[in-house]
Amino acid sequence: MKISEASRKSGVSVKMIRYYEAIGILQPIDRLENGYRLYSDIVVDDLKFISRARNLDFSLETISALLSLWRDKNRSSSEAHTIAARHLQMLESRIAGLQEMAELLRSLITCCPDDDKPSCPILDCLAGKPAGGDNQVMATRSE
Amino acid sequence: MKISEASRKSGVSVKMIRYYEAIGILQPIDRLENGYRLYSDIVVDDLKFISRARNLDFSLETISALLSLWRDKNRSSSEAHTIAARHLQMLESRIAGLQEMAELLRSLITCCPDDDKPSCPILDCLAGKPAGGDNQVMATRSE
DNA sequence: CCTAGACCTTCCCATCATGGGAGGGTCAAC
DNA sequence: GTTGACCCTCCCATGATGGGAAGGTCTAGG
Repeated sequence: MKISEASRKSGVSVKMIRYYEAIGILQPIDRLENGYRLYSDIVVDDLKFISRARNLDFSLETISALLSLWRDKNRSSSEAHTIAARHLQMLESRIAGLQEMAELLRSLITCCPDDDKPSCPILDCLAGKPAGGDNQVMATRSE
Repeated sequence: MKISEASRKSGVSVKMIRYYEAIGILQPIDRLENGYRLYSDIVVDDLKFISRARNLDFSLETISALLSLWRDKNRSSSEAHTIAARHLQMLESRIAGLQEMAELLRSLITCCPDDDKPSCPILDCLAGKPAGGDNQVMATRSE
C-alpha cells in the first residue's frame, strides 16, 4: 500500500510517517520505480506501536528503543520494565508539579473577587505581594 | 544596572531577558551610549513576575496579557480571574491525561515479570495484543 | 600603553514533535 | 489530453530555552 493508506490504517499522519523514517525509527521503506513508498502490514503495525507509545507520552527516542526490543525475540522483559519504570517516574513527577501549580491557582482563583475592581490576589501573587493566605508561588526569592 | 545583574536579581537568564524584550513582553529597554541595556528595579520586578508566572506554566503570550493587566490600574479582577480559570482548566485536563497514562503504565509495570525472558505485557500492550487484564492503551483502533 | 578578562552586543543554530505549504512528478479516469 | 488525486523533496514555523561564534567595551594590573 502507499503512504496515505498506511496513514489511514495506522492513524499516523503522512507527515509523521515520513519523519519517523527520516530519523530512523522506521527502517528505510521500499520504493516503487517512481519513488513512491510501499508499505507492508508489518510497517503499519510498527506505526500503530509508535502511535500507542506516543499516547503514553514516550519520546520518539525511547519509542525507538522499545520498538527494537519488540523486534528482538531475545529480549529480556526487564529491559522494557526499566524503560517503562523510568518513564512512569517522569510522568509522576510531572503530575506532581502540575498538581502543585493547579492547587495554588485554585486557591488564588477562589480568593479573587472576580469583579470590576482592580484588586486581585492572582496578580498580587504573581507580583510577589504576600497575599492574605499562605499562597506564594515558589520563585526567585533571591533578595 | 546591566543585564547580568538584572539576571542575578530576577533569576531569569540573560538569554531569556533579551528574548522577552525581543518578543515584546518587556518594553524596549533603555540603552547606554555603548549599546548596553540598562535595567531599572521596575523591570527587575517585571522579570520576577514573569518568572513566577512561568512557574505556574503560563505561556509567555498569556503572561504578556497578565503583565499588561498588572500594569493597568483600571483593570477588573475578573479579567485576571478569567485568564487564570482558563489556565487552571488546561492544567487539570493535562493532569488528567497524564494520570491516565501513569495508571496504565503502572499496571503494565506491575504485570511485567521483569526477568530475562522475552514475554512482556508492556510491549504486548504497545503492540496492541489484548493483554490478560483490561490494560489497553487507547489507540488507533481503526481496523 | 598594552593586555587580560569580564562584560556586553547581535546573529545563527539546536532542541522536540508536529504541521503547513511550495514546486514539481505520476498516474488513472473521463 | 486535461483534471484531480496522489506522491515526492525541501523549507519554514511553532515555544521556550540554551549554546556558541564573532566582535565591541570597559577596567585593572603590569
